[in-house]
Amino acid sequence: MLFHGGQVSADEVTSELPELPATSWAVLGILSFDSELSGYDVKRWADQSLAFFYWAPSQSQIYTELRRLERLGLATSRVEQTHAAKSRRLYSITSLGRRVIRRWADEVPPEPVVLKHSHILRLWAAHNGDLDRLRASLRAYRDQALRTADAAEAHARGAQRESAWRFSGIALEWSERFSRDEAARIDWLLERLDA
Amino acid sequence: MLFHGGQVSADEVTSELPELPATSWAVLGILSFDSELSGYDVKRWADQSLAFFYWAPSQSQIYTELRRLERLGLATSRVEQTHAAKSRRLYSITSLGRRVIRRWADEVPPEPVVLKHSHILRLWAAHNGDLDRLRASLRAYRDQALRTADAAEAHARGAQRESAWRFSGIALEWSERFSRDEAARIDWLLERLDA
DNA sequence: GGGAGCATGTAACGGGTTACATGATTGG
DNA sequence: CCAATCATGTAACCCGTTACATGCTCCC
Repeated sequence: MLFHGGQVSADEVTSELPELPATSWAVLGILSFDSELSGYDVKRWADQSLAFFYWAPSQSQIYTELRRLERLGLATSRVEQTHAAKSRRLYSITSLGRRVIRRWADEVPPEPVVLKHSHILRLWAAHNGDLDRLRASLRAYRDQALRTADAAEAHARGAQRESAWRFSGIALEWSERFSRDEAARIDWLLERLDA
Repeated sequence: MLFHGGQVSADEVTSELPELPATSWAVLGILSFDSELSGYDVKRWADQSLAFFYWAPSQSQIYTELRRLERLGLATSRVEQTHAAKSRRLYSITSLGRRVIRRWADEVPPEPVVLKHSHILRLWAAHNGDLDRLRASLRAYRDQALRTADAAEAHARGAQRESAWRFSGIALEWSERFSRDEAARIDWLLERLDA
């Protein structure tokens, strides 16, 4: 067994990385931005950054992943002790976790990009439905994409201030562009449908 | 029970649509392009069109969906009888299936678009890894996106010839654009990383 | 003869979701 | 005081995947 929570020899570290589902890496990634975080915090982070280019895991899943990471020794937790009950379990990445995420970043080839575009699915099958409704639906989607772009832009500005978030800021800039391109592509599509 | 494979009254048809997973609708959509198809055919179709903007369900899943559609009365099947054994089950959409997919197209709001961009996830967490490796990985992805664009373009040209595929052709044109935009966005990203 | 493609199916597994349940704290 | 937010956790469920198994047909 590789990750048993105790000391890990250099040999073990250089051998194999654990095979983890994408969500695990994403959550470990959030923890890698330093600072202790509760499951609740992780959820908020995910909704405000990950969600733009990856996806937002459900609340229950996040707690599951945090427990998994701790079991593997990639994270530790302590219970915050304030005055009363208000239990809040704070997780942080371990040094093993840091080594492992570094190897993940450098060595594990990225999985294929997943796109499930329900609007294009409907366009593709548009011979079954009403074209005007489709157009209206596409226009609504375009407007929504622009709002998403604005949200990403706002978050990107927030990240800009701290140089530690440099890359996460750039990822959010990318997300903004993605959404604007997406909106422009819908405009193109609407014109194309009239031709 | 709404869909029991027998006669369905007008009242039942106007009441509720069955709640089906996205894959069901996608497979029913493939069947809606007329013609009888085997599970194997459906899989090829999915790989060559759906995969560009949605995703390619696994072979086993497709057979499962076809059985489900038949159970619900949205499709029927017959076994093709050639000389010898070589059994091949051909599915086709029923008139109930046509009515139901029409209502799906017109009435069921599209689910949110799913994007799981593993490359941006890595960028976002790039403080954990080596920047040059990331750049190389991004360049490889950009080249791959351009190849995908070429493939979509080729399929789009194929669809153009049959006016029945008009919308599926446009969906493929959209896919081509998507991939070219994606490549351009990666180029922007590479420059942005140098700044 | 043998490999590639055609064709279908089962079984195990797990990742992730929804729904439910509970309770503390804070602010209007 | 009540609603919203903070905070965590369990249980049921199922979609979809991988792996495995089988056998035909066509063509070199």
